[in-house]
Amino acid sequence: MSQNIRNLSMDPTVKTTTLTDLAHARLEEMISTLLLAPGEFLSEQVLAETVGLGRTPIREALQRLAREGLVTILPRRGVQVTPIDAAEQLLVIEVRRELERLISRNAAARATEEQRAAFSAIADGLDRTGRASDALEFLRLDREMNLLMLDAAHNAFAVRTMQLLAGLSRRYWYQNHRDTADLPLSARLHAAQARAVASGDPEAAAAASDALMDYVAAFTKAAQPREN
Amino acid sequence: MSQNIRNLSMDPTVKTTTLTDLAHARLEEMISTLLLAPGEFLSEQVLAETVGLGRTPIREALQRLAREGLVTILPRRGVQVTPIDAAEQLLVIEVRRELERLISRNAAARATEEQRAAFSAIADGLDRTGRASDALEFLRLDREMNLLMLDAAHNAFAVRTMQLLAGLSRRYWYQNHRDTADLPLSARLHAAQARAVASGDPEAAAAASDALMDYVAAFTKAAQPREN
DNA sequence: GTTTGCGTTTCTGTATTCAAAGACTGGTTT
DNA sequence: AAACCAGTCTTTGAATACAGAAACGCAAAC
Repeated sequence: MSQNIRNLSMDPTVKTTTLTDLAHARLEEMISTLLLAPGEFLSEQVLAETVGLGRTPIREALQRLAREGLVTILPRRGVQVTPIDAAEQLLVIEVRRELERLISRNAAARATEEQRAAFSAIADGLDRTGRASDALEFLRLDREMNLLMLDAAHNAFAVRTMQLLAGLSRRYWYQNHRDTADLPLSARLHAAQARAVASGDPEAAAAASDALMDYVAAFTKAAQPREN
Repeated sequence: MSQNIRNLSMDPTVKTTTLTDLAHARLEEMISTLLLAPGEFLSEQVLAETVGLGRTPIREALQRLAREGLVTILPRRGVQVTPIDAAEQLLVIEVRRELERLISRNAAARATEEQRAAFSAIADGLDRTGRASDALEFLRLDREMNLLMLDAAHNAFAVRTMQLLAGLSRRYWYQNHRDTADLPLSARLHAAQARAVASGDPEAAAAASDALMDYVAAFTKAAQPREN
């Protein structure tokens, strides 16, 4: 089964759980679940104590989060959880639309047979969760599909770039999905994209991606008045 | 009750010259001018001494550079200047093509009158340098046009993302431009893009961007055998 | 009552210290 | 002669120490 050994990069045993990664994961979750409120000011010291780590990993994690736009570093003054701004969010989506289309198109063109089968399975699952309005299962499948997509697209840079934008999107979704999201529609659109990728038709996959992003943009605009 | 001057400090003169920024700039230049050779192994200690700073700013700069793909951090082992890989470079261009098109289109749609005038001036300058094969002036105008484009596109996220990919592209160009680049053609294509933006026609600007990226891709492929 | 100036405090930015994980070397064993 | 083992050395990952800068508070002055 292990036919696909990682090539030249000699990392067979990279068990790299650095504390910086951990801090980053913790903080990103706290921010995107609004446990750390948008606009709130943070101090490295306090964060270090609450997370139970030293200042160094916290600081490095904050710099990564700043790159992702989740926090804003005010030089010599401190760190602020970036306020939620629907207008900015639309700019994020503007960029995501292009990258998602690229990834979707590439995945359709480059996916292996196993990956196509996996996409089909996910599409079926999404249809079920859409009819049942099973939010938890939907989120699980969404995550799985994302990973599969990034893997199938075979472009590490596109992946890295997408991940840079994912955080802000996640937080916005989390804040507004209860009131504004249309889960059945979203599930249908995701399923359509998965099927297009599975079928290996790049242009269909690109179109499906655009349709999905249209929905995301509409969702963002619909939630706009609720802004913080 | 009193004035809440909390974050009212919209200082346009924020002297944000942190040593980390300085280290990042120095190291990026050293890497993209091949002063630090691709594949070379580095140690934070040595870099700190050669640059004349402590390990902390060097370390933070290295993490940024790793994000940009210019160095690879091998956990617990050290830092390696990422070897130049033409195949990877084509993936970078794949992503850049999408982002450049977006930025070009937006700039055409959103630029102010002053910015359009500036684009026209740059286009004229580029035509001159193309005919004269003035590489230095070409580089200056290219940089100027880039900044103007990012400014006119009004999308901070697209900008940030592009900058993430710029380093690798710069290094590749630096390594190969003497032998492979066609300056007059490149200048013509840049000028065409600038004129399209200036004219305010988004689709023309997008097409011009695609044409330019076609050239960049061809350049990358042409240089491929010279790879390290 | 509002403002201004000075001392205090807290915080970031940076250097230094500490610990542990690999890499390396030299010698011994098979 | 090759392989292996132990001890040393180098290097990162992380915590802590330190210095300077910005904010805060209080009091005095207008």
